[in-house]
Amino acid sequence: MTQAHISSEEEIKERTSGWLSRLAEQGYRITGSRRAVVDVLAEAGTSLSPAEIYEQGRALHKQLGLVTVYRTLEKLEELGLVQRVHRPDGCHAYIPALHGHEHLLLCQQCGRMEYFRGDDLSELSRRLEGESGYTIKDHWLQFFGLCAQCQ
Amino acid sequence: MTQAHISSEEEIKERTSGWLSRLAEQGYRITGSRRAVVDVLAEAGTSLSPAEIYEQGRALHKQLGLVTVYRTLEKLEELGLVQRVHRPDGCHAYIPALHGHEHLLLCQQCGRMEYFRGDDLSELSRRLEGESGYTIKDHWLQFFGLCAQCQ
DNA sequence: GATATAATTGAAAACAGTTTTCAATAACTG
DNA sequence: CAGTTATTGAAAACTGTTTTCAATTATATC
Ligand SMILES: [Mn+2]
Ligand SMILES: [Mn+2]
Ligand SMILES: [Zn+2]
Ligand SMILES: [Zn+2]
Repeated sequence: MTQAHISSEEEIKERTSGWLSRLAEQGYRITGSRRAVVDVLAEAGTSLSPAEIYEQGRALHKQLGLVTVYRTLEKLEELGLVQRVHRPDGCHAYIPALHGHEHLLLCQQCGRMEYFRGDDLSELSRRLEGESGYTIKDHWLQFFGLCAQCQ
Repeated sequence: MTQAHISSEEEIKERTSGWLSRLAEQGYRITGSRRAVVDVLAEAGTSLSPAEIYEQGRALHKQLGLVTVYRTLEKLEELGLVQRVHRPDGCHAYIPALHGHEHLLLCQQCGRMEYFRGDDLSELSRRLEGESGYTIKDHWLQFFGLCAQCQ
């Protein structure tokens, strides 16, 4: 059964502190700059490019440098806490990582983003394997449209 | 019904001359450089980055410049003859454009690429619309795996 | 709380992919 | 074939990303 989902305040708080403790656990120091990057991205309702994170992050920690944004994203990605997505416009952006088998639904207007689970492509996948001779390992699936506010 | 598909020699020839006449039709001149870019990409069995097209294109037309590769891709894309895809590694690449409702199946090992049609996501799409309040306009779907040769 | 140590920082420089500028060249028209 | 004008490649400029490095700061230890 499909299930679309937006993060609540509650979940965002937990996500933020979860990411920070995960960083600390790995021996990384918790600095104002890292906190800013984590805060911005953990509560993002849209995917954010490094430049966008930098811009928003400076509101929280004015001396934040773009270089540190990149470095922090790298670490968060290594720990599986965030992931890179491709935007239709071609630029790279980051989102809180999908858990297990989830996909994205994106608003073409405002960039708002929802996660969903419950897609079942196994039959299609099996048919394709038969016809093509490929062994299928993975798939990318993303839906685009207009969110309730934007229609 | 699903249908996977690799291009035959025949289709490649037609594609090449089709692209060239389409360019001519639009008033663009047919030059050695453009011919090289068209030849390389029209017969590609994998997606190709501008740098890769440049490299292969110089075998056909030695004075080809990378700038012209970009410029020719731009025109082919405007005419809907080629399209940009995102590679897992993050770099941009080009493929002969999908026609109508087609998607890609890509080999993770060698980059080989097949087109297929016949996916039906309408039910999933409808369920998502109901749950999320979005109006869904479009989807991206791509399968990854190992081709027959690479397993 | 003060101190020592090593990780982290931001600025500047370097780098990679892409686009713009420009004078020379070559494709099409008549 | 000659004239016109689009097209070319080289170099310069730009944008997104990574590396270098000396100064700063988080943490562990006292
Ligand atoms: Mn799926
Ligand atoms: Mn489809
Ligand atoms: Zn929206
Ligand atoms: Zn393969």
